[in-house]
Amino acid sequence: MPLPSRIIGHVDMDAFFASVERMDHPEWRDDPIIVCVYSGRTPDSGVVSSASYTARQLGIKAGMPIAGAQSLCPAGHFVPVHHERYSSLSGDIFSKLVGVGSIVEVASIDEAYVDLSSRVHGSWAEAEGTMRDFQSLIQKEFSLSCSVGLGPSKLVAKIASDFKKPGGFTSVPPEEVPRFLDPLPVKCLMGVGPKTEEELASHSIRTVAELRTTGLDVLVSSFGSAKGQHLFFSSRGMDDSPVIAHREPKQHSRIWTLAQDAGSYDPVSLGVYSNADALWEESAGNGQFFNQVGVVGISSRMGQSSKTKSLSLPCSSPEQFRAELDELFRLLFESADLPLRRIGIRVGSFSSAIKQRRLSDFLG
DNA sequence: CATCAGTAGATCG
DNA sequence: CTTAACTGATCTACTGATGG
Repeated sequence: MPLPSRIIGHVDMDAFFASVERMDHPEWRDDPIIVCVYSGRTPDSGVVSSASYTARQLGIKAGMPIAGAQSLCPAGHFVPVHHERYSSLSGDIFSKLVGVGSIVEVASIDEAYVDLSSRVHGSWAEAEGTMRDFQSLIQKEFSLSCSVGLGPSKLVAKIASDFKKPGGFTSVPPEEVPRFLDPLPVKCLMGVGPKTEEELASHSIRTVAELRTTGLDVLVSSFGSAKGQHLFFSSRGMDDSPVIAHREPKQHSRIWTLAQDAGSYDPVSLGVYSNADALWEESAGNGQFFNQVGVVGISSRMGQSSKTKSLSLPCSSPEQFRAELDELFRLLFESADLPLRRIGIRVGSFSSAIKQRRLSDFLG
């Protein structure tokens, strides 16, 4: 007997950062607001992190250079990100989701999934009512709008929440999944970005329907086994990944833009140390002892290179961490395309919970 | 072939 | 008139080596 179909909700805050800035600057009304990550290299170098809908109408999108956004919208309000502010609001908002369903997964600062199946006993009507109530609650209590999607899987729920924005509400019960997905562009699928979209287009695959009628063998031979299968099943709306309450990150990293391009390690080592200390706090400081250390560099011509080292024992002190980074950066500067414009550090391969407890007990 | 180490590539906001 | 502008964080696929 097949498992009963699940009912998953996906909540996506609309233009979250820009909406928060608008709330914090009521005099801006519906003026275009562009929230930016300033790299500090020049007064306006950096990229757009979030754009209000009036700014989006002018062609401004997340990820584009600030200079480009300024030329599209010279009169917009350009503000730096206030991450603490968004993060604390995000926590307040999504904690209200707990209680709506049995499990809540905060997927990012502005997105969360909720598994409603058991709470509504499989009733779509009840699930829809519950999520509409949640949507109004967020609007009322936070003056922020969100879009909501409902589907039998996380995959469909996420696409549904993106179907109509801002303030959208889209419910796709199991029997409507093919009709809903078929006309959509392949770009709507998770994991399909510009590169995959272009590769699919070269096979004349532009919609989910076209993807769905493509053989598994064709997809695997163009995209490899893992990605090919993922595309095959995604086009059918098939996704049995569970809503997970707490996902442990597999790695932590810091990457930053240098004030000046670097042709050697020495001029940037102090910056590495201060980022290393912050990353040490974020990982080992929270009991996540790491067995892998990596560094990365992005050259002034945007080429990327990296070095990684696996440790036989977890890194046990910030001093050792600095020393490992020194070693890796020396190697990187010998092999990379110089000079470097941006550099970064990364830790990963965290020890298991049991090892963590033993090691942290040992270290006091 | 299952796993690991190291690297580049891709995605998302 | 056309072009270029360009962060920060995370995850995953691919490749080659190694051991059962």
